[in-house]
Amino acid sequence: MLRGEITDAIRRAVMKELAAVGYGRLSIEAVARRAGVGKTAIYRRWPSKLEMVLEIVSRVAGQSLPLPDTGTLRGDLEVLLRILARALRHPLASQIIPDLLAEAARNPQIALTLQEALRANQRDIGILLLGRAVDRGELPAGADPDEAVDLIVGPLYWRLAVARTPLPEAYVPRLAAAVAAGLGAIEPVPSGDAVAASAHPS
Amino acid sequence: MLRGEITDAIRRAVMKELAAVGYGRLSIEAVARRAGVGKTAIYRRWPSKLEMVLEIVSRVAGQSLPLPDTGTLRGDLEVLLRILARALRHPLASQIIPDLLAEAARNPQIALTLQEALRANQRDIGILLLGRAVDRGELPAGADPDEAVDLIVGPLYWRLAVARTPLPEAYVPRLAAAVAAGLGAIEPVPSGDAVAASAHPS
DNA sequence: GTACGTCGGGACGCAACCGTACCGTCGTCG
DNA sequence: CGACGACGGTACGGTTGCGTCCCGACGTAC
Repeated sequence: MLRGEITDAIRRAVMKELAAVGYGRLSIEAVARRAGVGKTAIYRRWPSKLEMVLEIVSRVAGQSLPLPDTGTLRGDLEVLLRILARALRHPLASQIIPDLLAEAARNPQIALTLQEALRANQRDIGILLLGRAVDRGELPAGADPDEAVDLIVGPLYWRLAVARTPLPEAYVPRLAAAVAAGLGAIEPVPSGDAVAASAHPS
Repeated sequence: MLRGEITDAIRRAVMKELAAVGYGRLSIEAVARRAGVGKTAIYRRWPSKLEMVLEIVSRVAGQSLPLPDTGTLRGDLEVLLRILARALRHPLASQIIPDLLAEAARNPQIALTLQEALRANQRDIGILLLGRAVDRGELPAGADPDEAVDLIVGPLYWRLAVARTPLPEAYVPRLAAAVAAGLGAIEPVPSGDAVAASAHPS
């Protein structure tokens, strides 16, 4: 019978350690030290550093977020971007997410897990958001959902996770307006080539 | 008299090693091994791993790219995005850039260097591009250049460096059109708050 | 109240790197 | 053509982390 409090302490320590030194330098000893725990307690729960991180991260990232219908594309975008901004400003998340994404370029296991936990989720939200806008007549049908997601998530991710520039007061509403305009200008895909091509992400 | 061929071999080895294992795991021994060189040759040139990487990376990233004036905002965007896409598809760059950006969140030295080498450059290009469009009457004046850069670079960076989804044939032109529309919808900053706030990036 | 299993802690041998020092070799400047 | 210096290679002691094992101490379920 593993004690849950210990498991939680380890989980917290892994997150902090991930933020502090990154996946590449993460060591079991450091996690145990930070959690105030013997290495034994960790090896009793996970067979390796990789599986430990994957389990812990996907548990945190896996939770799907409900997206309320505000009645307009721009309103929906603003809500979504605000949620994203809050997540990306979290000090732990803003360190861990870029680190794991960079590591995912090297490690197929990590790539797959993040794919399932994060991007699949986002893609669903993107499709939902686009579908609503099309139903309302705000957008023409036929746009590639992947391209739409790029347009929606890209700027804010760049701002917060890459450039790391602070957000001015009215940034999110302005961005929502600009993104809405951009979405309106996406031309429909010729036949189905983009969808077919992007159905097999590497 | 240090031999230049040796220096070049080390530089190449550092780039490959950075791509393969990332900055966190980069070891001098591995670089020397890959370059077919003694550790001495490396320590003779740089005092530490950090300074070595900074010098090598900023030398590569520091070169500014000329941006031809195509006569239209959309045309300028398409050229710029195409250049960006080519850079981000380079196998070494696509591994090294996200890795160093993630590391920059932890290491102020790296953050500063990347800031100077990459983002300052981009910001200048963004200002240039916006200025031209305003002169042509394609865009209203008063938009925050930082927000514009987010909108321009974000989607493509997300697509190529984060999601790592392959680009369909006509993606770049479509994205250029959407971004142009988005730029047109950016509302001018009230007074100067966003500029003032973003003048002190962390 | 007893027996079992997890707990923290410590020790193990092994491997990788660190940064430095010292070789004998070889290219190059003067 | 001689001397200087950078070269690759090797070895050094020290540190860190690996994954495993064993210990005595709790604490909990029965």
